[in-house]
Amino acid sequence: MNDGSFICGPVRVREAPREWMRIANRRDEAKYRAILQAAVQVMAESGYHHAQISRIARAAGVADGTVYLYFKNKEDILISLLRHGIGRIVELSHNRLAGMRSAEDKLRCVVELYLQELGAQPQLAMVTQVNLRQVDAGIRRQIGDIMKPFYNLLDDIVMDGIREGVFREGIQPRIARRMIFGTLDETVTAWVLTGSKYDLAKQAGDVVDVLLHGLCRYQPPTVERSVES
Amino acid sequence: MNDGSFICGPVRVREAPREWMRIANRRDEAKYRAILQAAVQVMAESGYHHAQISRIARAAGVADGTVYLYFKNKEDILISLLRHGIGRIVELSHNRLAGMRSAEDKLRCVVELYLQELGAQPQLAMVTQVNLRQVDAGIRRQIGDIMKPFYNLLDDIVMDGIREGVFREGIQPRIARRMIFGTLDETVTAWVLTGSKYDLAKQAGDVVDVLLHGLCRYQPPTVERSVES
Amino acid sequence: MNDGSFICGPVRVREAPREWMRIANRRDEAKYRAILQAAVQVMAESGYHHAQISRIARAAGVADGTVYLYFKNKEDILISLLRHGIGRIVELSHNRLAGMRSAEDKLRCVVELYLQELGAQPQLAMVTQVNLRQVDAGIRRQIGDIMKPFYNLLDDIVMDGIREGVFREGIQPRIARRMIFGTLDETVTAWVLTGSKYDLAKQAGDVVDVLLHGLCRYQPPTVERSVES
Amino acid sequence: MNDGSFICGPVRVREAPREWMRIANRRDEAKYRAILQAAVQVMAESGYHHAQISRIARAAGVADGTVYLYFKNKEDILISLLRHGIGRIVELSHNRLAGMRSAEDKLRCVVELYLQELGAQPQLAMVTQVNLRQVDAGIRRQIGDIMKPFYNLLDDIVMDGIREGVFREGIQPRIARRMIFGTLDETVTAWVLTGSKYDLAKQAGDVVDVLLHGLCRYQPPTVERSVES
DNA sequence: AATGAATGAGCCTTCATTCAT
DNA sequence: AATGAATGAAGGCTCATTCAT
Repeated sequence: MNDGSFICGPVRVREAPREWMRIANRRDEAKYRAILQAAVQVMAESGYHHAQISRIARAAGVADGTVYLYFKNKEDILISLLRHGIGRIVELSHNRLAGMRSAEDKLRCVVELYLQELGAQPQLAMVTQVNLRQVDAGIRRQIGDIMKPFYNLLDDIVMDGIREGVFREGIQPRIARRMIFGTLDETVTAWVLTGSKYDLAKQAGDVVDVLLHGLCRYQPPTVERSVES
Repeated sequence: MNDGSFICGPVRVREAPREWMRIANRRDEAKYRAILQAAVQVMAESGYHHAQISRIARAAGVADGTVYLYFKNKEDILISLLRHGIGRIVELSHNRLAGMRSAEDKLRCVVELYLQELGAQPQLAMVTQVNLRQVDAGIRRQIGDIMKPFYNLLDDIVMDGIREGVFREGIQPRIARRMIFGTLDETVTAWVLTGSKYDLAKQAGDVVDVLLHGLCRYQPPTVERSVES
Repeated sequence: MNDGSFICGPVRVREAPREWMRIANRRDEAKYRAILQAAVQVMAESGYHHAQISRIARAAGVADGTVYLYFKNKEDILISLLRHGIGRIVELSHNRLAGMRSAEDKLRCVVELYLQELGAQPQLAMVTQVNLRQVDAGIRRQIGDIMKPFYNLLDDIVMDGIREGVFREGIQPRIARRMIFGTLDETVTAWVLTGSKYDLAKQAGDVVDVLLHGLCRYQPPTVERSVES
Repeated sequence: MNDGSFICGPVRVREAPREWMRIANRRDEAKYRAILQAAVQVMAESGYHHAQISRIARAAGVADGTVYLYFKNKEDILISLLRHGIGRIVELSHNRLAGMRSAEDKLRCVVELYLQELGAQPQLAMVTQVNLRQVDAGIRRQIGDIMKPFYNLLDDIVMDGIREGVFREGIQPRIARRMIFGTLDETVTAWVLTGSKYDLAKQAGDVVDVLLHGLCRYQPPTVERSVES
């Protein structure tokens, strides 16, 4: 189903796809991928706002107008990139997590996967970490929708962990999930903004460690309780 | 020294401001603040790109040109907002942290402060969390410079904690710092994007807890795994 | 090769035009001419600085953006006008001068051509004589480059004349050339600024006469001065 | 009456001078001169359009608003510069020409004076030759008014010369005058635009020579007549 | 389906001028 | 008379999107 690239083929556009869109989608998948690939290149290099459609089209070897046969508009390209990138991570995660028992292992697996995937595609990382934020408020809802499967994945891991007794009962699942995602996000962003010079995947172990065990050295039972407001 | 607003008064512009800039900046502090305040309003409402200078000017009760007596350009307004917002948090943090001994207490203090400050100013939070990301690469360097004091603050807390023996020696300070900041960032962003409906500051306790102690329940030497999927 | 208008068709833009420029330039020559023609109208009427692109576009029957498919910017339009106007004169001059022997005849030919051409197109004359001077220093270099062929033409005539013995050996070629061009320039400018009411070309004879023979009556060796104040 | 500078003091502004203007004019002549001097500096350096009033004011050591106590507007400064520059040349010319008999000598005198004066003040030359052309059409009438005395001077010389029999009867006075002025203008402009590197005044002799005797070597009587249309 | 020339809305910034002090 | 902070009009240019071919 997947050729190894993060670009898995056209995804049905949601809001009222025009007639030709469905046709086009089926027509030439290679062209669809070429445009996405070109968009990653151009956007990573110049940023979302400076990535002109004409440059993307030229890089993809198609005419400007052709881009609009495959994508609703410029934002749609960006969104599609995110959808494919995150979609692939979620998909891979589900596959690998299938046979795992411990929430700890699952978390480790997801973190490794996330950092490996983005670490292997600096340009994609640049686009999702940096360019994605440059879009306007209206689109953020869509981003949320795309991220939701990944959030759910993390939520499930956290709640499983609590249920299993591996994770502490006192933690708030949503807050924990935000810690996990926020940490991943910040880790990747820092990596991207400093030039993607080191091996991102190598940080997975330390990241997981600090997520699992926190900052504190083990404190004797008396101090162990967290102070809630 | 401060009237309680996040806008603390003109900050000396760094890179070779035009001659009159320095004079004007000092001249009418009320006007400077009015423009910043208006910018927060307009940007929070419409986003950075759709926040026209003329609307900001009108909201501030000044002419368009007057904005440029106090700010170099549109980006400078955004940067100034961040500078004031983060600057205030860093300043307050330094004051409060002065008498604290435990790194744990310090972290708790900073987290509380951060969530309190942004929680009390949803519009500012919207601007810093969302609009700030909409700018181009060139400005990111400046943002980094502004955030650096805050990063340093966190770094110091982490390293103090390790030195004191309160935090685990095994943790990587930089990764730990990214966890802390990433968690705060994600927490505030989630709050902003869902409409700032709940009390952000109330989450400080849980956030600190999960940062300090991680996800895992303390595992006594003899591990008894809870077997359940 | 030429339809009689001073607008001879697109000229290849020199300094690294955007990719599409070269293509577009060749694509629709009628549109290119229409814009230039419109620019002459509007600039002659309102002057360079008050000639808004939108007015030129409207006069040419195209959208504002279309102007930028054919010209780099507003200055480029002005430069192109000069290039075409002077280019045509230089081209015609070369053709006509080909069979001429006497430098005197050549000069007469060029002067006639110059005054005929500009005399036949008062609006173009207005633009080259008046508007062209309104641009900033940066562009003046380009103007110099365009005028150079015409200067060279005059220089050649002068030096040929000296070599042939038709012109006096004592004259400084460069100064002579400045006299010729300065006289032409002033003649056309005066004509334009007084409303282009008389027939400019009719002055060619008198202009050539005074250039060739100067102000002084020939002084026979024995001078008899007419005494009168 | 003159301190050696081309700036001879305030000249009564023509069109409806406001009340305070007359007062100001008398009030502080030094300030008036300082502004003009500053304007020459700034305009020569940056061109008319880039010469901001605030920079001129600062260079003159006065406030922006003060400039408007001495000049109607920015164009008025430029016009005043021309008025003083040309006015001085006309005045000096009248003085020197008083005792001269021969039109030839008079012309030589005026040419020398013109090239000496502007040659001694490259900045003023830059302003009158280059910046002056950058103003809009409306002002050209005023420039004409200012130049008129100088034109009249040249006209008188030409007509005297013809009457005296020194100059040829066949020449058209107005065309001759345009040759003289056009040549001077072009000579000075070329000098300014190439960086004012050589001694302009030294060219006076050659310029006069070519103006007086034209390009042609003396032709025997049969060919001497100019061909009129 | 593909093209790519044409469209035109949109906006930041400058700076000559004013006027309250 | 002098100041200089405030004014606000004005327009060149970009580029995502369209649509005739």
